[in-house]
Amino acid sequence: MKKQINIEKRSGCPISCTMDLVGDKWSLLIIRDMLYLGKTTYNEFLNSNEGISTNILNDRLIMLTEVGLISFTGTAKRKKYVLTKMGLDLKPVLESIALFGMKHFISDKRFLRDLKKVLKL
Amino acid sequence: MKKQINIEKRSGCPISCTMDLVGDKWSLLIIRDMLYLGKTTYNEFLNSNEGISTNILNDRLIMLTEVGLISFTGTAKRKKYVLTKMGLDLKPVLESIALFGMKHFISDKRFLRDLKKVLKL
DNA sequence: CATTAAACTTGCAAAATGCAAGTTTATTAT
DNA sequence: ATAATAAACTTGCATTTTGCAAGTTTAATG
Repeated sequence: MKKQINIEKRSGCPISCTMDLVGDKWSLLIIRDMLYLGKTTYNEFLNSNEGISTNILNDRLIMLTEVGLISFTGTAKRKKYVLTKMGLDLKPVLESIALFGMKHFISDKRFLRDLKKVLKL
Repeated sequence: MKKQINIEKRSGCPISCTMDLVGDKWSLLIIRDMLYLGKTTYNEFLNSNEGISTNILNDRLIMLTEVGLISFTGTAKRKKYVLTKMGLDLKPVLESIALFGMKHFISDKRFLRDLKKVLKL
């Protein structure tokens, strides 16, 4: 049975449209893992610190593929996911979010410096 | 009866922490309305194109206030909401999201140009 | 051919959301 | 001063989404 993925736009606002795609608690974290941590496989995503559950991860990978933010190569059971051009365009979004988070949630200066290297900021 | 607002962090990642605050379908739209459309009151937020419902709007206004992204002045039934310094720091996030959305969802060039003026981009 | 493990799938309880209706308090009109 | 209006919530309930635990399927490995 196919999953019914509903990606209805609430309005024509570009911010609203973008949030309709990635405005949930998990999508941008998967994209973060691809962009900054070089992750490509289901199990790598599954083992993030935040602990996404298997069904949600599966749903998100399907949805992100359907909307064109990611794509995959490899056969059924050895899928490798990569960001599409459109997905890569989210990099400035992730970056600004990371900067906001670093300013307001990270107090440890040394950790912050190391983090900037990882995030290439 | 007080609302119990749970703002638990899933990890120490600055992106994850930020998404724990505004990683839902409505929060950033409220902040967009304050930032770009000059809205300040409950009813102004309620009348957005996206059609937020009253209970969700109320929850979000409480939550955003509790986490320090917005604050309000005026008495009980004439509240005026404004962004805090922390809330204003979300401007680059909204801007990058808007740019992404304009690139991928808006085809009308004329509309796009007008939009950039409104968003001051 | 059997074992292992990666990549899903399913079922069910808990939480978040959407919708319709009601309540309370402040402003405006009479 | 009183009544009418409207802004700012609040409540109840059906629907949807999420989280967790377990099971299934298919590809690689021995």
